[in-house]
Amino acid sequence: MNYSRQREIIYSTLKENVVHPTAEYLYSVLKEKEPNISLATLYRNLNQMAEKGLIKKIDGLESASHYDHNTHEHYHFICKKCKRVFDISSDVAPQIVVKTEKETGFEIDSYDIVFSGLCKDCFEGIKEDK
Amino acid sequence: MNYSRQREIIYSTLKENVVHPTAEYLYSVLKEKEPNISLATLYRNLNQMAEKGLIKKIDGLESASHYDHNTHEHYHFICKKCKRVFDISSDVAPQIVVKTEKETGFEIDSYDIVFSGLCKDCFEGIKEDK
DNA sequence: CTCATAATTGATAATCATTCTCATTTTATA
DNA sequence: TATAAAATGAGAATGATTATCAATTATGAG
Repeated sequence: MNYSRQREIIYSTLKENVVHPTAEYLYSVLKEKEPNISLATLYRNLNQMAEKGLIKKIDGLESASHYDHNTHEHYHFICKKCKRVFDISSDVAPQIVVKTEKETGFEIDSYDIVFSGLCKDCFEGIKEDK
Repeated sequence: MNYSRQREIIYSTLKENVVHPTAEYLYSVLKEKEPNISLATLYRNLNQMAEKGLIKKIDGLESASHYDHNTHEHYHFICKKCKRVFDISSDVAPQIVVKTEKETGFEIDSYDIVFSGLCKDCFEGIKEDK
């Protein structure tokens, strides 16, 4: 993997943003720093970095994938109402992997947990913006 | 929800198939029993039935969604090599929900766990067909 | 430093899965 | 049985992502 300015900017933008952006949202932010960047370049680099384990691709949230610079063991919660994505940490989860591997004989190299429901704000009726 | 022959056939076809088909695959099977069925009808009904809880839509496996007639608590494993989807049952999983709800104050109404890796056959080098 | 090769880019076309539209048909019910 | 609501089939439209390809940029050997 050779150096590229675009990749650097994509990675740093993803890091600076606390959220879990979709490619589309990320693109709109990137355009400000790098007006000529192509959407294809963005997707290419997100896929590359996800493959190398530099970032994480989150599927199953919405029709579009979200991307996460946090590669530590954690999961996600999407609020059905405000559509915000929250990080969830769990120390129970790793047990599932060990147990499942033992029971099935499968080699699990990754897994993901996606929760959905209402976040605290929406649950309490305190509506916030998306 | 009114009765429709097409919905009945979609549901029974999904039940008869042990696998976790994509809409595309299901469509190819359906065509034999109901040659004039429209792809739109299939998607419409799959979504409807998933909403009613009659079936389950599985995302995060591949780019296309898979559908499952098994609505009992269980999870899925997709083999990176043969792409087959396996059921995984876990009694550890429910704990995660309780714990997460307590810690976050969120109202979790659904969650999904997707494992990926190599199934036993592929892991052992016994290559089988997709 | 300079060339050759490989990697990367931007622009845009193409693809894939899914949803939408709408005129027609079917179902439920008063 | 008439009527309203629900469902259908066909195909157009959409949204997200990937593929193509010529031009640009990075890298490494000499």
